[in-house]
Amino acid sequence: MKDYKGLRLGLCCIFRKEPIKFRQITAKALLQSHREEQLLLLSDICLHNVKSLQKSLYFVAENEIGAFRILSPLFPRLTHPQVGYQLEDLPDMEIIRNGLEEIRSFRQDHDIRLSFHPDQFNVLSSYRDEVIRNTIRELEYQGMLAELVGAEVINIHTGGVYGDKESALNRLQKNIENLSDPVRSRLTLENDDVSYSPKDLLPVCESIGMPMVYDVHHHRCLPDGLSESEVTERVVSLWRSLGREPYFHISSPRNGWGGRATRPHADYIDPADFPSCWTGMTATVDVEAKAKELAVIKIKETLKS
DNA sequence: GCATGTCAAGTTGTG
DNA sequence: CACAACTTGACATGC
Repeated sequence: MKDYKGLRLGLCCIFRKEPIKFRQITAKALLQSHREEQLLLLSDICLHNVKSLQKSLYFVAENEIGAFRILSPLFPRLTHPQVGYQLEDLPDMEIIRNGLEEIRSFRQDHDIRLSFHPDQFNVLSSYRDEVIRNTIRELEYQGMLAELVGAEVINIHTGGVYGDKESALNRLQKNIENLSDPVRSRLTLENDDVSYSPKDLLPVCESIGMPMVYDVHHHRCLPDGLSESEVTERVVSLWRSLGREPYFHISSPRNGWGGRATRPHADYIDPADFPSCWTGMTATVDVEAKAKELAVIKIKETLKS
C-alpha cells in the first residue's frame, strides 16, 4: 500500500507517448443510427474507456504518480438531451460496472487520488435556470461516477460575473446548497484567470466549508494583491480544517510571461514556475502540461534533486 | 495516408 | 461583431 507523504504529483486526463487512448463520439454521429445501434456503439466506447482508465491507473502507480484527473467524457454524451443514456442501458453494463469496481479498489490499494474537472459549460453562478439545470445534471452524473470509482474531488470554476460579482457568488452558494451529498461533499472551487481570483473565492470557501483548488498559473494571470504564499497558507488550512489533503494546479505559459498570450499551456513545467513554498508540503499538485505524463515525470525528477 | 473541419453545453476578452 | 480560449483531442470527411 502506497502512502504519499510530501508532494504528490497528478496527471491530467490523457497521455502523450504512452499508448493509452480514450474514445469519443459526437451526438451528431450517434443520431445517424437507431437507438439499439446507438447503445451498442456507446457500450463499446464506454467499455474501451473503462479499460483505458484501468491502464492509466496501472501506469500512474508504476511511475509513482499520486493522482489522476479523469476526463469528463469518460462516458460520452451520457447526459445529452437526445442521445443520453444510463449505464443500465448498455449491453456491456456488467463488465463496465466490474471494471469501475476494479478501478475503485486499485485506487484505494495504491492511494491514488482521483478527481474530475467538469467542462466550462458547468456554471453554478448563472442567472439562467436552464444553465443551472444542465449543470446540476452533469454534476450529478460525475458524482455518480465519482462514487463508483472512489474519486474524491469534483473541481469546477465559478463561471460568469454578469457585471455583479456579489450576486453571482450568492447564486453560486445557493445552488451549491441544493446539490446532492455525493456531489456537494466532493465539490471544490478553482480560481480562474479572468474573473475569480483567490481573494474573491477564499472568503466564500471559508464561510461555507468548501475547499479551494489553487491554480497558481491563473493567479499569476489575474493578480489580486495576495501573495502566493499567503494564498497557499489559507488554502492549506482550509483543506486541513476539513481533514483533507490540499490540492494545487501548476502550469507554465507556452509563450513566456512577457507577451499577452501567456494563457496557453507549455509542453513542460519550467521549474522556475514551481512555487518554492510548495516543496516538501503534503499536498497534491496536478501538472497541466501538454506533454502530459512526460511532463509529470520530468518535474518529479527535477523536484527530487 | 494525410490534412482539415466539426464537435451539446457558457462566458469573456480579443481582433 | 465573430471567434478563440478554456484541460484539449478524437473523429468524420474529403483529397
